[in-house]
Amino acid sequence: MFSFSEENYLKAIFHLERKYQAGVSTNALAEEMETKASSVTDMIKKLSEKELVIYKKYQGVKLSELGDKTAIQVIRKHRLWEYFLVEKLNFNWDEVHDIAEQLEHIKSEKLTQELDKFLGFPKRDPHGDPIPDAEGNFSVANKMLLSELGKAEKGICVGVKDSSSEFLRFLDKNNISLGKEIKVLEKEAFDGSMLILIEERELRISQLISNNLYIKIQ
Amino acid sequence: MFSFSEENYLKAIFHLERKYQAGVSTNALAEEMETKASSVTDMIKKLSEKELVIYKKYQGVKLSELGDKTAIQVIRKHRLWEYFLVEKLNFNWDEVHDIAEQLEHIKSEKLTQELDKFLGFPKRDPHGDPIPDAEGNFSVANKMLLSELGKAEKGICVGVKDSSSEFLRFLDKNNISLGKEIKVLEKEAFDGSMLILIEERELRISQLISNNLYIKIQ
DNA sequence: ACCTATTTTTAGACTTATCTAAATTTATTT
DNA sequence: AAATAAATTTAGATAAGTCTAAAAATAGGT
Ligand SMILES: [Mn+2]
Ligand SMILES: [Mn+2]
Ligand SMILES: [Mn+2]
Ligand SMILES: [Mn+2]
Repeated sequence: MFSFSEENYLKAIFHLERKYQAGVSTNALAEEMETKASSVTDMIKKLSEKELVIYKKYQGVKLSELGDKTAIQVIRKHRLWEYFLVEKLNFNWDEVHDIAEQLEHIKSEKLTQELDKFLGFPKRDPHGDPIPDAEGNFSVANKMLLSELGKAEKGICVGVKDSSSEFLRFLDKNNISLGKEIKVLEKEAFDGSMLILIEERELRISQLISNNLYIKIQ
Repeated sequence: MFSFSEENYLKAIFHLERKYQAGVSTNALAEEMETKASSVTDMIKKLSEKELVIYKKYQGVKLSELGDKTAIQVIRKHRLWEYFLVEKLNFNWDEVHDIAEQLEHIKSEKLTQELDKFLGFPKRDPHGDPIPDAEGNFSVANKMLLSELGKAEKGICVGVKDSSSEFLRFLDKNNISLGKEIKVLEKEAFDGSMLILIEERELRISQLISNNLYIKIQ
């Protein structure tokens, strides 16, 4: 089917399309893939020949229907494996991403379906991201960033924007995890920091933190 | 660490060493890997530079201690994943090999250990082959081929030599599976076929079959 | 010991995915 | 509108893993 590299590019384009609906630029892709712009151009040409992306020179890329479908299947596998690692193999949520980066490329439709069934058809991965079903459908939750909340408002923690080990371990250390309620007690206009209430604890967090925590308001 | 291709070569050399203790020939490896002898020579040189094999031109290869250890770890992962697929994801024993060929290359020590623990530290894979433990130790069962049994002798089916889908499905169709007792009722000298008794059923099997079924005598 | 067949290695080429450096196109500023 | 800056593509190179065809080494048979 497709190579690891091709699948990784499709996934990257998929994610970047949310931010750049008009088309994903070569440089944006290069940064996301941690590679050089010239390498991106080469790969885009190949993806274009395989009809996975729509590409016109100097105009950026978009996923074709096939590219979109393929990207979603890779993301489905990535998130199912992350769920498996956390729920069945006792991994912490900060340890699973790199292993899922490998597992997402295993080619077997049946494996994916059986894994999904074995896990009980989970709807969200350990970081709160939706897991597409076999048909590629997934619900986009109406979440917002904690930083968007005003004083005295509250919400339930439902996901992370930054899912780096560093950030996740910071959250662990401060006992912040998905499902918990957070109330904004104070908001400092000067630096954007806020004082929050979580499980009867008061905690001061910087804007960098509140900018990377998704919450849902009731 | 090592590439998929390097790991596959190490595994192939490991298996062939059981048959050719004096050293594995280039041609034997080429056949096992379904590739050309010239490609094998190229790869052997690379493995030799990485000190994974002992190689002298025209003399065949042997695994070094490091190569042996590495091969066993790949085999450990292969067999653990096969066990997982059969025991947890409802795969049949004839469907797991190709997927395990992919999964065996996933790099994560912790994943392997946790998977092993999750599965309850199984000792044998679905085809009766031993699963090496974390240190690379595994027990070589004192099994023999069914074809070596004489008339009126019996044994318990403990493994398959040929683990192709075709053979395994043949066994399924005839209700032959690991753990069952087989007694030789008759042995035909002319073509090596035998009449066996398995679960009160009488069955005539060709020598090709009895040559690929391992049994253990009590 | 020599000739021949077989095995193994070497030489040179190809593909995939990447890179650097240079050329080209597009965007921005004066 | 021209000049400059930034983004993008092209040209040419490299490494991994494979191939075909040719050369070299080994093994067998007389
Ligand atoms: Mn992830
Ligand atoms: Mn990946
Ligand atoms: Mn197998
Ligand atoms: Mn393999």
